[in-house]
Amino acid sequence: MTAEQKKKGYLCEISCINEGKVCTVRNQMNSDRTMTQLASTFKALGDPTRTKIIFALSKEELCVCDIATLLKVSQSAVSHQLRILRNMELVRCRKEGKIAYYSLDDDHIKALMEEGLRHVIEK
Amino acid sequence: MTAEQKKKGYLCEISCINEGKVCTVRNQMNSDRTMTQLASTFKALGDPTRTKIIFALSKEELCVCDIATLLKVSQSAVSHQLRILRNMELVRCRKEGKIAYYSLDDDHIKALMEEGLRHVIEK
DNA sequence: TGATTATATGAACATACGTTCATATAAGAA
DNA sequence: TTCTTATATGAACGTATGTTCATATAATCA
Repeated sequence: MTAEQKKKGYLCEISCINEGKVCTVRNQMNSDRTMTQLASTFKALGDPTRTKIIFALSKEELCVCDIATLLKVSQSAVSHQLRILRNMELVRCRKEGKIAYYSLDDDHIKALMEEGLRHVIEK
Repeated sequence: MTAEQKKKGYLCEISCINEGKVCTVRNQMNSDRTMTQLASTFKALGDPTRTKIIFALSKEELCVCDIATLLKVSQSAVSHQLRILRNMELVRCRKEGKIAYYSLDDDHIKALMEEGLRHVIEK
């Protein structure tokens, strides 16, 4: 491999300074699939509208228009974001006539919010 | 306000079904600034490369090229992502000669990772 | 000194994202 | 049935994001 290729950052040329530590971590690392799902979960929480929706639902079960009122966001925007949260299984939906009531899907979500808030408030 | 304006979703026309609950949540809601910072924190964790970096650093202090080797990602990509994590105060940097060692900035980050992993693994 | 090594960063690119707008669906009221 | 209300969703739009490439900086080595 030439110096030119090296300069271009070919992956196999990256040197590793602390091989032991890298090995240790590699053995503890979860599957790529798990880590990607974890990233997706954080990403789903990583938009201000969705963060507020999750926070709100950690306090009360609410319908779409309640959330829209609370957050001062359009019904459509809320609905789109709820779909993302539903697909990620962060929230669940209960229909009562034409009204859709949303709540958190499991307790880890609330715990995540609380841990995250503690971090932010401490800074 | 006309039916036409209503149809267009003007914010002030959004009806609220459970006013009491909305009030309750509003009183508990953190400031917009805090919620936005919380969203930014989750967002920073919400990319597969960064998630893996944070996980790795929760196990060992590592330098840039160690991380690049571990994740099979270019040095440049790692460096860019580390800057984002540094700016968010999720990781800190310690220089030893020309080598930059990174570690988690505080314990909440590790707790977030663990809580998130528990959620993902349970699903 | 000049070469090498570890890291940082700006520009460019393709892709992904969040909102709005228009409209669809479906339940309830008149 | 027709009108209204609550929600869902596709398309379009501008913006943001993550990587690569090229290069800069700064420490160490020969």
